[in-house]
Amino acid sequence: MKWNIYQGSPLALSVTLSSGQAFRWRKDSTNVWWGTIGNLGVALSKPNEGADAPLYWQTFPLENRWEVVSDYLRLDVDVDALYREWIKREPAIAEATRRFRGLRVLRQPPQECLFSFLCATCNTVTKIERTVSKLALRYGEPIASPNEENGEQTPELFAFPTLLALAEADEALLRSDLWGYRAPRVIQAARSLSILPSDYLLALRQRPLAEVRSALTSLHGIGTKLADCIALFSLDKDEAVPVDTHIRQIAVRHFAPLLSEKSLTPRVYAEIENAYRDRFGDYAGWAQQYLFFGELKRAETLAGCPD
DNA sequence: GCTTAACCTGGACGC
DNA sequence: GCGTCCAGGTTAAGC
Repeated sequence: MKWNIYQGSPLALSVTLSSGQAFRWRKDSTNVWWGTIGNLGVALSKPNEGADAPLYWQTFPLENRWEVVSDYLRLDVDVDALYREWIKREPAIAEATRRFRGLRVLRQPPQECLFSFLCATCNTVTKIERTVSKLALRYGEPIASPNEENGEQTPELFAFPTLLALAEADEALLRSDLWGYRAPRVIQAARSLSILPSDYLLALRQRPLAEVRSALTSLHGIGTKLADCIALFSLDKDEAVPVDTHIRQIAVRHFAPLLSEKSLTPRVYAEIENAYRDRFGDYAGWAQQYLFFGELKRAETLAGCPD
């Protein structure tokens, strides 16, 4: 495989691909990340440490599709400028921006993002990764591997399944693939979406957050939190703040202690997301991702399994 | 408007 | 080896 090299905006590749936004990226023994964007296979690698180190990249079977890769990684966003603004308004985020400089919120294909987060309710990141990968393996089309040179081994990659394939999926098989009680939700959501215009989800990128939320929560199995995840990670809603247990704990610890005793009702959810938006503005969702990933690492350290 | 229980399952943990 | 708890939530019913 012939690598291309990009050197420009800071990018924390491994942090970005393992921060709980996308669930089908895999790193091989040579530190190459393999994944898919739509029907395109993608290989990404940063042999040298550091957000400013060169990025090696290639796509397949169509080669050299940089516009797809850079769009997915949101390399147009000036993260250093964001950090300066955030720290001025909330010093508590300084450590996370230092540790994870170059972490980016991805612009994923909305369909894969939606079904991945449908799996996330009451689940662990490890299990979500396995479950979503099984879904692609069972119902997705294989992507032709790049030409192998020098004994390179490329993993088998699958495009995310079509709505039609998911709408006709077998519930019992999905249950046995770790979807559990979420299995009927996958089929039902696929059926609901398959009768809408084919660009329905993509068109939501042009709509305001409130409208996006309303559209997504009308699907069975998607509540406010999942709708915010899908809006942030695939529909350009950089201001969306998915409030989960981690994000709530961070808010309570740093800037909303009065919310510690309250149940996460819609009103409390709104109070927490507003607390983030007051501090971090139009890119509150990005700031949330830095704090969320820091919290994940903190939990791993407390559990005795650092990095 | 808020609380509660049910929904799958595997891994971690204590015994 | 076994029981218990928990994990990026949603939904529907009951108050």
